Amino acid sequence: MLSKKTKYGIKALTYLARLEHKLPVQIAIISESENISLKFLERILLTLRKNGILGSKKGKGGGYYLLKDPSEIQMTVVMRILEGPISMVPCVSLNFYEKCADCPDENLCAVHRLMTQLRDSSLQIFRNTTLADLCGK
Amino acid sequence: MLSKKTKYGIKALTYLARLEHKLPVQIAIISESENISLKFLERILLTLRKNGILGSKKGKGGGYYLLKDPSEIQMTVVMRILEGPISMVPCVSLNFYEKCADCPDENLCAVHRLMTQLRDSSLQIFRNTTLADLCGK
DNA sequence: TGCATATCCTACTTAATTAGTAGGGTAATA
DNA sequence: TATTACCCTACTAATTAAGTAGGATATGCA
Repeated sequence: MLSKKTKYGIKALTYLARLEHKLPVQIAIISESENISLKFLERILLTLRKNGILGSKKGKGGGYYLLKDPSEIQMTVVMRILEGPISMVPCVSLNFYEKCADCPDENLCAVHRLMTQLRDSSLQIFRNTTLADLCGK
Repeated sequence: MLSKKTKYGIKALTYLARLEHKLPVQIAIISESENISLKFLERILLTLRKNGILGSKKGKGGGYYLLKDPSEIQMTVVMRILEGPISMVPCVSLNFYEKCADCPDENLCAVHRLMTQLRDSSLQIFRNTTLADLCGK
């Protein structure tokens, strides 16, 4: 299952991407508009900022804003930040590889084979989809 | 992440699929060969039996065996039994659809769009892959 | 018939993760 | 200097995952 964290994160990003302007938007505005718990969203936006997706401004007139154009934001990046590894098992992960303790030979492992295929197709989708793609009507 | 339950289930199925014969195999044999906790595997095989993938025989000479030819066992079926819905969000699920409480319009929802694509490609892989495909060298 | 074998089944337990919440700290602006 | 709004840590409740315990039930064989 997709975590709420990722779900809310993507929704918040598309909210910002759909705006005409690039001015900072307060967490409370996004939270209300997208029906997301304010404090939870606060944490999510913070991690997106720490990972270079969002910028922020404090004080009056402050808020969050996209650092790049929506068409420059690949979903691979967003998914890895919010949801973690793309692959469903560590022994198939490109960025977080880890050998299975119980498996003597990956090349013979059915799970490994199936999950490799799945990772490749997921990766292709996430790579070919940008935030802009998800915003169009 | 893929659950251990699913991982072990697939491994056990391929173990059976790779055998020449179709005789019942004891849980303990599979458990030892694939490095899976016996009692945990017991439960997994039981659910596979209840869902029509495996047959079983009690008493001496008993055990589990495949009910169909490996080439007849689609991974969609196995995944749904062991892991649950293929899609990562209920609002995209074909078999377990559920509307999101927070989302006013699915057609405008970025998460919905992205997850629909992902579901389609996952489904294609699982449908086109049988147990036999995962056993070949 | 009765014993050994091996699945069947329910109910626990433990650990990890998820989805938040609480509450104050810090920086910017007017 | 007061207000606004993000920054940050720590805590908590609920759920799920992963595995255990222990006995019931059915089968085959001597």
